[in-house]
Amino acid sequence: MGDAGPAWEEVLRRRWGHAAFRPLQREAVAAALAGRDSLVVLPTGAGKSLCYQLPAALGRGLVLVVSPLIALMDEQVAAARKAGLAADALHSGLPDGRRGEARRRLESGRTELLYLSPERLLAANLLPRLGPRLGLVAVDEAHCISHWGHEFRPEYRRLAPVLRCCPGAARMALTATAAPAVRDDICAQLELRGPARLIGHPDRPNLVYRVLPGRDRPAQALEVARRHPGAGGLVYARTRAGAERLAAVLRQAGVCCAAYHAGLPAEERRCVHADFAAGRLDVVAATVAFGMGIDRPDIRYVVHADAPPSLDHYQQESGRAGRDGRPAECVLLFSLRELAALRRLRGRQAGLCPQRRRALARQLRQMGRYALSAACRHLQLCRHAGAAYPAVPAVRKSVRPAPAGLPIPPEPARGGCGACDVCLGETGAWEAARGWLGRLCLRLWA
DNA sequence: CGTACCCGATGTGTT
Repeated sequence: MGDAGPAWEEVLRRRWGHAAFRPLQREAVAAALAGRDSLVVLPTGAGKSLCYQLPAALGRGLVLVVSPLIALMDEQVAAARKAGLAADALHSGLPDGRRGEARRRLESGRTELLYLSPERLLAANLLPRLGPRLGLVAVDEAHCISHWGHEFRPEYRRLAPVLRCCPGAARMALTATAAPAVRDDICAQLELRGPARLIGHPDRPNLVYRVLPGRDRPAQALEVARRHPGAGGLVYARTRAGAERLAAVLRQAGVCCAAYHAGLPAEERRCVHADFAAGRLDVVAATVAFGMGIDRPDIRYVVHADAPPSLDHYQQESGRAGRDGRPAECVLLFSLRELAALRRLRGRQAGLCPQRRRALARQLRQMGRYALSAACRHLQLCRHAGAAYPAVPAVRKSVRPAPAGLPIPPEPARGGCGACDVCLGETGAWEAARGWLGRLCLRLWA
């Protein structure tokens, strides 16, 4: 509003130390300052928070951020304060003194950036009182609306009524990956009004995708780990016990590895997270509890020892590999048996309306189709995310990592991406499963 | 099965 782009760039340089905007950041800032709603989908994760922190720094009213995790809020408050912002979070983990301070700063109008959970936003009935001071409401990790809002954290799907209390505030939804269905769901749930859709291309050309028939999964995970000695890696399991088993096998084999899940004491969780972030720990074997807030750039591999319940989950979790742009590997261990088991689990799950049940079954089928398909993995993931592949012809000449011990032909086998098992001609093990029998099973089981 | 908020009930050790 009145500010020219160069003025923003000056603030970006002076307070964040960045030489220039990254793709779509400027557009997101511009939308916020113009009072326009926006949906921001930026694949790498780095640089999303700037989209709402910069408007806060430019002083066009209070910026409220809805965030799913206390740890995430604390981390962001610290980062924002480093950039000189008056930032606070209100959450249950705050020491009593701190909570009072934050409240007073908010009442006095000094706060520029405020982090809240969706639960607190609804319970505290803050929005009507903040009224015209509010310039922007940002919903960070907005895919939580679709992934968590149905059964797990229902407040994520009850935000619209409180947002209506502040029609003058712009709305911004941000996430790293969101397929068209999730994007539409986010826009509908937050009642975004003609939003600017700022959507980055989802392809990650430096990632090599592989799907292997799941047999001895801990041994297979170890095999991947051994291709990357001393490197950072993630190994995902569906259950806590599975994560523990994987961690035990990897440690036994001499891999510097720890387990992570919500059943561990808070102190140990903090410790594992910090050690992995600092590189004191190479590998974490985890449930989905180890996810948001991991920003280690040099993760060289992500192994899924069990299939996740949807391609959205797979894209989100595998996308944590190779944020530094250097080659990295994503391996999915898969079997039709586990897909059938997941389907049975859905069948037993109480309190699902038929429509939701169908949606979950469809997501399972998509996961199975990805695993069994004979199409390029990059192509499939881009198509799922609603984007063309290759984005530009140059993607075909993308970096091809050559993990030791795997036969990689000098040229892509079928002129494909050169960065997935299909295009590298490695998928002999799957020929049986993906024939008519596999397709029949997929239809019956998922 | 697995993800997290929040807050009030209950327990422990201090003056």
